[in-house]
Amino acid sequence: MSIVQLAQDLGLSISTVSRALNDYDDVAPATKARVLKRAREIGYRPNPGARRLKSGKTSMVGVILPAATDGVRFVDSVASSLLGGVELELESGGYSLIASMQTRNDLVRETALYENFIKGGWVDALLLVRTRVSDSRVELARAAKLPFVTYGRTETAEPYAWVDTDNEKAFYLATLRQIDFGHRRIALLNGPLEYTFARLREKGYMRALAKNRIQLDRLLMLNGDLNEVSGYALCRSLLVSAQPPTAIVCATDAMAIGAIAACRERNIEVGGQISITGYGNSSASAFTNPPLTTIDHAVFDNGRHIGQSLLRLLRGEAKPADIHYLEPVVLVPRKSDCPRQ
Amino acid sequence: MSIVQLAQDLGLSISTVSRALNDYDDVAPATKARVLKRAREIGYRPNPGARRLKSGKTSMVGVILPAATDGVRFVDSVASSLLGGVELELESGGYSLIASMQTRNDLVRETALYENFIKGGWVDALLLVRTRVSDSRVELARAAKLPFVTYGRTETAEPYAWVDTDNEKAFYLATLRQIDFGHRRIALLNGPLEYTFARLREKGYMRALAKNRIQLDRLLMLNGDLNEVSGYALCRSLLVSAQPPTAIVCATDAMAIGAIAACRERNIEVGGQISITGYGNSSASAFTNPPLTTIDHAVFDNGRHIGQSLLRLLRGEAKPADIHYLEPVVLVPRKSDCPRQ
DNA sequence: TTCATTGACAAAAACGTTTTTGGGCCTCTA
DNA sequence: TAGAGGCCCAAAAACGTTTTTGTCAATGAA
Repeated sequence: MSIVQLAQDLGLSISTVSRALNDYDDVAPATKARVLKRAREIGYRPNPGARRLKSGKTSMVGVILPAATDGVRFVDSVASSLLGGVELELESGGYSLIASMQTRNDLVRETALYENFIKGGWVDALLLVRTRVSDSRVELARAAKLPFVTYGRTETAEPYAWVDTDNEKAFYLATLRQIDFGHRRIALLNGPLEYTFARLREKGYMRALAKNRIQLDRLLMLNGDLNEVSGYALCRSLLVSAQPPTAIVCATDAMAIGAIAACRERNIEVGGQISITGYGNSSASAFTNPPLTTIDHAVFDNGRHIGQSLLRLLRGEAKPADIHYLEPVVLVPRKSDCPRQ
Repeated sequence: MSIVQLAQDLGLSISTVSRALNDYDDVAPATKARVLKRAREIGYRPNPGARRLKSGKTSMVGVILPAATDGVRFVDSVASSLLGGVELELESGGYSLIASMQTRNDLVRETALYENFIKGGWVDALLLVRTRVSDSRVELARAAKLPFVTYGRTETAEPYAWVDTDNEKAFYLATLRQIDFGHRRIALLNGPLEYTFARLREKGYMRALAKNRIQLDRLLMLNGDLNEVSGYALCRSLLVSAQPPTAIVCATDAMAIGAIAACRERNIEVGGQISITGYGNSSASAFTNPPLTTIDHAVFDNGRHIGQSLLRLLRGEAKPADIHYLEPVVLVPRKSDCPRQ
């Protein structure tokens, strides 16, 4: 079922068929149509290996899904929506997204994995997710001259293409809302500070406090995993401390769910005696008790922006420096936060 | 950085280098070692396109992640753990897992997607997830003579390789526990019956009832999406019905969380007035109010079994008919279910 | 001694495309 | 009518491997 047979079948040369298929403009429109039609009929598909060998292009964009801290779950619902959006756009541009996964979390293995992926010639472009403040993957991709887009920002000398949600704004808004509610002791349950998003959230939190001349209390700024267990543990430690907070803003809905459980355990009424907010507007967040005030950000749209950006980069329509997109966030008020008692 | 340069560098022929790299036994051990060493030093990586073109092997296993019913989220936490396990095993066998995604859910698009994936020669084997009772993907893979393993069973004439969790047992156990608690009107909030897992769960539910000579009430068997919204809506409809159930077994933890919210809304105490169970032992399930009684199944281990099975198939060490693995389940008792009042 | 066997390597032919180069034919202009 | 310039198409050379076939020396048996 090769191009040779198709050419013979059509009574044309191989090269003409190839060029018809690839939409070159020195083949007659009629011939082009005839080739396309026959190719469809005969069920011809160009051999990806051969195409790739000759042209050096794989027509694939790669992403490596990071291992979660528990070593098992590495795709969360955020990644799902995001990749859906990316795929949707790439598909329309003739590319497809392939995801590989990282099974371990240490930097040595990560570097080896990316080296292999990047230098192995598997993909034409890269999507880098869960960026760190200092992220070696960026240099790796740059060194290989592989176009890439990051989801989340990083610190690096050269300009690079990024798409991000407005993490800082999100936590500025959430914190401000607590301040407006009269809270002064507001805790931040954040992710590990090596990740840029955690830094930005911290920044938003601090900006809201500073704007209202509230003294920063480092004891109220805690970092941990982004899951329920961690949220529970951190909240618990806050509640038993000498001066517990009256409000807690959490880095994820999962953390908030854990925090709510910790409060319930101590008979502290969430949305009454204590104020708690999440982030992400997960499907569960509307069904917690009480329903969770959270931040909605359009992950799917972010994915679409990433896909479009990758396409522009691949087509040479844009330089990395041109691609910066900050997705707005919106606070979703529900019942888990409340005025200070 | 091709094999030609490596050969020149070593003063050997291309073929000898190639065969040394591929561990043929007609190249002297000393030469083999020398080639391997130099290849590493020089950072040589065989061009995947060329290798693929010549050998016809891609050394990749593919999986297509299904679109969720909402059209956006197509990877849930189950998929995450599962694929992690698969990847871990495949990696050790020199294969890698690539995931593509389905952005739309209709059968026509799905078939086109799989056709392209299967006949396009992208992968050496396939993992089929979220199997339906009647599943065209199986025939597609078989027709293309592509080795495949399904996660979940299906109805088909020929034997095929499958790995599954014991869905029937899970719901037999959950239902039996409610019966032992004295419940007689037990509802089943299930997924769409086109999926095999939903059929099997129904079967387990019905078996438990039959064993205890409890009359089946079709009005108590509801089907919907596997998320919170659906669980909420279905539970609500049950609560306002003429004869509400006293216990509800749910197909997922997310559905159970929705169901709990529906009960709370009507001031029905879950784990007191009404009994609710979930499935999946999700990270949130221990932190709901009350903590959710649920079914734990080792998804990651399932993934590892799948990976091993794929490897055996690819190496010709086993036939599809030899590969059947049913992962046991265990009930995790918490506080959301209770004796009948 | 002679001739087959074996061990270690080399030569060369693919694999199925893309792309460069080139050539024939027709039309148009001078 | 001759030459120029478009338009279509064909020939052929890659791309970097794998694999079949072949070569040559050393070894073994008869």
